[in-house]
Amino acid sequence: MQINSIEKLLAQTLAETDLSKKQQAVLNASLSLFAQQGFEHTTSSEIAQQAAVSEGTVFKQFKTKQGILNALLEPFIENVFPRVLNEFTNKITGQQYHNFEHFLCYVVKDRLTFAMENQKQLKIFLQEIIRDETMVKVMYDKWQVLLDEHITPLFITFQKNKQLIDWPISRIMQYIVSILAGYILPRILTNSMATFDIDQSSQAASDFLLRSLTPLKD
Amino acid sequence: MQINSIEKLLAQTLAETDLSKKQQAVLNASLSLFAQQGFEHTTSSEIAQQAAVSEGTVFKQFKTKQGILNALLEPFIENVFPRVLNEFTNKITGQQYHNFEHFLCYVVKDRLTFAMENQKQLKIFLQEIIRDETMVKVMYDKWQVLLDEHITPLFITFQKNKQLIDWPISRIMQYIVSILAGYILPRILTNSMATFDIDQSSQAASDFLLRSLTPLKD
DNA sequence: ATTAAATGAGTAATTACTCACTCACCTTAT
DNA sequence: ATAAGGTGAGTGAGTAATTACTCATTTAAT
Repeated sequence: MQINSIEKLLAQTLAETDLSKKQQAVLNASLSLFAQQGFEHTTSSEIAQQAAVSEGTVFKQFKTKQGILNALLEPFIENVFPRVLNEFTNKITGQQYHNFEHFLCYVVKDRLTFAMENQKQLKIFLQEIIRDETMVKVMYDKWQVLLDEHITPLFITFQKNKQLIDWPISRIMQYIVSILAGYILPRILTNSMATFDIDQSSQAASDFLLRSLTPLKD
Repeated sequence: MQINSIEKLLAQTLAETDLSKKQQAVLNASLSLFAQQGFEHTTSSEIAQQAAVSEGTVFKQFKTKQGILNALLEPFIENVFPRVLNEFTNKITGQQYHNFEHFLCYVVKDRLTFAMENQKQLKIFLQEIIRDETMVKVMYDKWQVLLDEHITPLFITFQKNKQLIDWPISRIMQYIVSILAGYILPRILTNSMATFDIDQSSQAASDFLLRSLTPLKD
């Protein structure tokens, strides 16, 4: 019955809002239980018990079980696609010293870290997105904006500079995301994210991706 | 409210067992409903209605709702990891004319086809594996056997022949599976598997993978 | 006629959520 | 300082709705 290992997003949310101790306990307990057993298989009385709170308290703030879920997932959804990318883009387009390799290594490590720091939210997110069409649509739209407005202009300059293979941007990004997911998902499923060596993995992932995505020089 | 598009595994199961028409309808309806709404969000009365059957009939054969789920997932689990690989391995090790490129193209196309032909089972499978530790363990063990007994010896010969980069086999396979999943999962989530161009996608996937996994010749 | 399959009303259990009430703490009046 | 009054987070027994599953009975098949 350990406290949340890291779960930075939740910690941040709790710090920013001014929820009572008991309400914070409700969120904490819900996060752990939803991740462990799934949303549907977690009862309100379990949440109350785990949070050491009455069942009435569970519903005082967030009204419904779904309300608790939303409170947990909202900050995650706002942060899956790195805000950082925007900053990165701006830094880049003006100056020239950053290159695709830099960019790739940075993003890979950044997202693997994000996944590690928010395992439970990620697991709950996966459980939900697989059966909620609306959520899929929301994420897809966010993805499109990121792709069109931030990644595409950046990658086009990389391609002009012969640092990046001349493939459609969406195809390149698909591969990058696939490889990232390939490191993350198995560990989420087996609950072995704790023993994840981010430095080694992000190095390996970047190496692999660069081999394919860098144009052959001849 | 269309009939199952393809769902070959179910078709095969129905052909092999001798279930009554009504029991077959129960399986069909359950498959569609579980895939659309999720297992938990599908009620027995919905299954009965969709199958045009009384609610008692739903439980006659498979006893419980979980029983129906198992009947649907069992053939899927037995076939996610290609049986074909065994045959492929045997053909290969004796003779020499097959190479890594051959192998890769074959497997990629084969598994994309499998995913396309069994979308609904796949979606249900994903819903379940993400919250069922036992299932994860079962799949992990199957994966280990496949890796150790069939893939490793094959890949070692590819590596000896300088057709395949000298990385750990598990790492290479992780990347191959990641790329496959990257083609399949988005389409499962968006229910757009129907308009999937397997030939083009498997070609693109193989091209990408070969760029990284083939040793540099110099 | 006998067996098997199907029916659907009924049941027991679960569970998300409510609401009348408590009480610790604060503000204001005297 | 003290009493009176107010507030709102917290409580937990109770409720209404849902739903997986049963079984006595009917229907169909050979």
